[in-house]
Amino acid sequence: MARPKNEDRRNAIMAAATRVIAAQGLSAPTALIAKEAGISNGSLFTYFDTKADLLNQLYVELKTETALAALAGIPTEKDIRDQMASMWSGSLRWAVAAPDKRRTLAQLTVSDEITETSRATGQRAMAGVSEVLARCRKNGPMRAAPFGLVVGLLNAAMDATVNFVLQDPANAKSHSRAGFEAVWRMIA
Amino acid sequence: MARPKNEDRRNAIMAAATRVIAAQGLSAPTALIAKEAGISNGSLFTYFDTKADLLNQLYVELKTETALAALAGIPTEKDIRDQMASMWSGSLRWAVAAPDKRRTLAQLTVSDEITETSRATGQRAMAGVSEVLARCRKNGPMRAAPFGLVVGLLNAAMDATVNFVLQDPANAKSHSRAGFEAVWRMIA
Amino acid sequence: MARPKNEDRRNAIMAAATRVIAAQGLSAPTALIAKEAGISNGSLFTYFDTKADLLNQLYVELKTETALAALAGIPTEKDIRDQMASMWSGSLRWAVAAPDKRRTLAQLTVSDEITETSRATGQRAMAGVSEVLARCRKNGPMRAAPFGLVVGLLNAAMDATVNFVLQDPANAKSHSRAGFEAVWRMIA
Amino acid sequence: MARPKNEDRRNAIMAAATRVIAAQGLSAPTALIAKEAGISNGSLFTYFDTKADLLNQLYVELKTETALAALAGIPTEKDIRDQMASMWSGSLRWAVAAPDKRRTLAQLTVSDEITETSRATGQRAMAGVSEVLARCRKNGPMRAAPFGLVVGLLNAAMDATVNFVLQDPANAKSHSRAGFEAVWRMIA
DNA sequence: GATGAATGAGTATTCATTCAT
DNA sequence: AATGAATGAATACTCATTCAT
Repeated sequence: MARPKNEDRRNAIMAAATRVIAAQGLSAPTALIAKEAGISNGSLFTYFDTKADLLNQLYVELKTETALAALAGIPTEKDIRDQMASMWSGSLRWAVAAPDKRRTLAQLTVSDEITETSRATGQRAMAGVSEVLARCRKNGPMRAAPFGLVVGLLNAAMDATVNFVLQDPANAKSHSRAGFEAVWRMIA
Repeated sequence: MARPKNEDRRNAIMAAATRVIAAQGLSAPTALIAKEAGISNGSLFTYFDTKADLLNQLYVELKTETALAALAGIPTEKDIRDQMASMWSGSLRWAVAAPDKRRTLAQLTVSDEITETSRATGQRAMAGVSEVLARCRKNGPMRAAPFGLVVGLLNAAMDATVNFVLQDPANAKSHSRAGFEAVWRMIA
Repeated sequence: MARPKNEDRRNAIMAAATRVIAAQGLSAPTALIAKEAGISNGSLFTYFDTKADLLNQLYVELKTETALAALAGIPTEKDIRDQMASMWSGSLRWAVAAPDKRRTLAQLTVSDEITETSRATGQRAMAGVSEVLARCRKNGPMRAAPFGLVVGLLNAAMDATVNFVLQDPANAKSHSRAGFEAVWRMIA
Repeated sequence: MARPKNEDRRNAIMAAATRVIAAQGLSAPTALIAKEAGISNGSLFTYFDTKADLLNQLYVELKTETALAALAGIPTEKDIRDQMASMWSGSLRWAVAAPDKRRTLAQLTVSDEITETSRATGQRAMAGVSEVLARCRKNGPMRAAPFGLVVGLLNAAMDATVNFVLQDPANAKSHSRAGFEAVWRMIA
């Protein structure tokens, strides 16, 4: 059946799920998500086979959006530090603008419901990000470290920075810069 | 006093909860935890008023254990780099030795069931860790950054490193060193 | 609208509850009521939010039925004694014909679950009965007594008579007459 | 084992049960009754085999007390109307002074837990009351009615009157008189 | 006897999923 | 395809009763 006709409804469910899960956690009832999406509880299951299916698709979608936000407007003509800086601030801007998405993605990331397949797809969506990162560290002190470790450190640093910016949005700019500098020292 | 409430049993419940939650997530039935602890399902509730109560106590306990692991055997007479290195490897050793505890703590950390009070208690348990960290960054590039951000970055880096070491334990030593050096560059 | 909520089912639940509560008391499990009504245990809660909700609605319904039974076929054109006699025998006939309803109503009446709102609604349903009673006592020895006391005495007498008739149905007629005469002496 | 040594404790349990049941209904936990009685939950069961046993004994005790209150100070030398009046006001005084006992007895009376044996014992305790009543109606209009019906009517009238007096204690005297006169007209 | 922890059957309610309309 | 009622398995928590101390 490929994709059901009505893409709008699917998106409405995704958006509703994001909001509801951000507020109530992963145990939020599908009936509530459906209601929030303006459809009947039964209809939800014509778009997603099971709740787990919905969660997995949501995970991949949010992960992909994260990657897009990081890469949007990246100045490919400039040097790698500028590219990395662009990625950093793009990610931060997105995270701050859509805290529900971030919060929901965080919950999904630690959930048992998310399959290895979904996680792999998520990784693939992040390929562009990885590529920039790879060039950053090429001549730096972590050039010999396993790449996975470097990715993990970057993600973790980004998470920490976003958390902090969300807590104190007034000084977003300076926190962002501090985070970036720290990361840059770490890998480049 | 007739069969006094037994500390061993309480601990057995805590241990069972840690194991079961690591395997099944926070939605694991209390009945399963009780069974795993070798007691009746009703008995669980003589030690913990509610499931949320159990989760909160478990959170505080695991958080405290984390702090103890970081600080155990720290060479206070040596310089701050050595102290930080000791903290780093102590944490890592504990995390690798007790992956269930780490996994469960991670789930609890993002759960809605954990109260602000519990989180505050957890923070307090980490005071010693914070202190070492504060001395690390005193003269470094992050001396002016908000301390909360520095803590966040450290925790995040530790998480990333632990995750990586758990995936590839054979090279634990070298991953640990790589992580530590990265962190040190970042803050000191 | 897809299988609309079915009035018959609601009635089936009410009837089942009446039967089951008459037999087992108010602590009868909802699952048993559901089974007796021929529906699944979960379905009961699509018709009633909680068990207490079911009990309250049942109370109002039975109280209303009681009033209807008392007033049905009352000879408004005849004198007040005849009207009172009709009310008396109508009530008695109903109570004897539906002992489960009476028994269940008695249990509900003394239950803590029944709200003041429900009790007030029940009172209102009895308005017609009160009116006849008021005319009975207008010129009698209790004309100066508080009306609430008169109502209480009447209800109590009715209860006593019904209890007695149920124990010895063979002589229902004569017991009914004896009860009526006693009441009449009391108030008219 | 006849009666356990410590009569005081047994009485404390009875008193506690009366209070707790008046407040919470028959589903009140035995543990709460025990606590209110100042003993451990386990101890309750050395005085009463089961909860049902406690309820039955309480029923008989309260019923007996009711009878005693009715008969206390009855002027056996005076005529039957005065004796009846004494019984009436004695009952009323007791009911008003100990509303918990009355309320609890009402609950027990409609409970399924009370055995036929207990009910029979309760009846026997009321023998003295019945005797006075029998003499009242001997020459009255109900002389031919079944005695059980007369008893039922009297009890019911008493209940109604007590309920009313409890609601409006300021005019207890006049309500009591009104109730008595009504009853007297009914049977004598 | 007294204590209170241990037991485990019992119960209202929730919720993912199905299916009649 | 949409709806929302129907289903019944699942689960936290309660409580009468037992029993180790």
